[in-house]
Amino acid sequence: MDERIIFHIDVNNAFLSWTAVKLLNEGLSQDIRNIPSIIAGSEKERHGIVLAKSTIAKKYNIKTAETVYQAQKKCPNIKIFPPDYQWYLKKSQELFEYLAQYSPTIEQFSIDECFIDMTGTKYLYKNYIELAYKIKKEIKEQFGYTVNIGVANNKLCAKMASDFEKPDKVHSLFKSEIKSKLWPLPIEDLFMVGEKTKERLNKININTIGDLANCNDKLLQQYFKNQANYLKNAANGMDNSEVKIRTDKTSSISISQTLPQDCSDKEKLKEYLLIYAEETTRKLRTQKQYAKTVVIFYKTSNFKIYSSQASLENPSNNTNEIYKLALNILEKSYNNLPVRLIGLKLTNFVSDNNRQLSFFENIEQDKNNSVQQTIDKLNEKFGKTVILPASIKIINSKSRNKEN
DNA sequence: TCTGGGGTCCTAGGACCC
DNA sequence: TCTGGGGTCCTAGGACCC
Repeated sequence: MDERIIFHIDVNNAFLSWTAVKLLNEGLSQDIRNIPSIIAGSEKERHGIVLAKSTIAKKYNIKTAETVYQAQKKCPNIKIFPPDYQWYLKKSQELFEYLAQYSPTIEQFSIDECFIDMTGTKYLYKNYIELAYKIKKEIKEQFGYTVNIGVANNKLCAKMASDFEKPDKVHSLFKSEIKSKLWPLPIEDLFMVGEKTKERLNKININTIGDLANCNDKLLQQYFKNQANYLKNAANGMDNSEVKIRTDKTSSISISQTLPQDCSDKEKLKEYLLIYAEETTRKLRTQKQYAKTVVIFYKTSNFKIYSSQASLENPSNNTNEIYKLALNILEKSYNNLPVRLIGLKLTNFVSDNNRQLSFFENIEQDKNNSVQQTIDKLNEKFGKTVILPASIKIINSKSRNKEN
């Protein structure tokens, strides 16, 4: 069988690049990619972390996800720009639509990354590396920002390759290159080896990807159980997973928010839950799915997260049903301590056709659904939360005024 | 006024059933 | 009547990704 050819495409400093493009479009003469700059939320709203950084900011050792406060300490004259998620979504869609011309098998991996299976296209494109350079150049010319492209025989290696040296680069990681390109890297560079796994691997003297690839299987098995297989294979550049064409169906939907101040007012928390219930179920309805389980999660002021969940007998995507259950969970689980964040998550989905309804529920649902559809359309047309109970609208208009 | 938000997948323990 | 054990589902928590 022919070797597969997989591309991994990754937008360099995506949020920052996209904001730079937007500002240039709007007539700003300076390109914020050429100065020490970051994209970050508002400190006042307690959203002050670094979401993206320019290549120059990186030289000051500024890291994604650290606080704006820390970033400013490292670089006092850093320029800070707010995120614009609607714009990012637009740029993201535009990119993936463009890429679709090269292969029908594209897996969107995040807002700014995708895998493309190029295997079937070898009669169209003889040299895959040249093709990668062509795509990279076209993106730069058409859209005004740079990407990294990894070319390999599987997704894992393509992903590792696109991460090698940034920005604006094409890298390959074929089987014959694993020893020389992958093995020398520190173990934490391996996909899915985060902080905790790194520490545990370091403890048994595994410090590079090569160490892992060549370590004793039994030892690894003993310390990492089911994770051991993944680790060993990954370190050897082995991965059989398919490029899966994305559908809009997710397996969970959640909304959470760090509150402007810690909150221990249960009535306030209920109001947040109603907004969350409306927004999560609306998403669920667009996916034509029904949720069985509702989870409420809290973050306390010391950053500890706890959660509580309950399930419906009949899966639902109805705002009221979900909200009612959320209130039950709140009553049972909330311990009156001030919370920094509250969130709502829906999970355990079933799709339209295998949902079981009782006869009476069927009739009720039909009525409910047509009302709900009308509301959804209005909300979509005019913004997030036009139609909500009066008490909620007050909160929303307040927070909108703050933004304006 | 230092620490966002949205996902996926896994694990361990308990309940329950046979 | 001397207390096994497998399967499955649920819950809470956690690791990791972007």
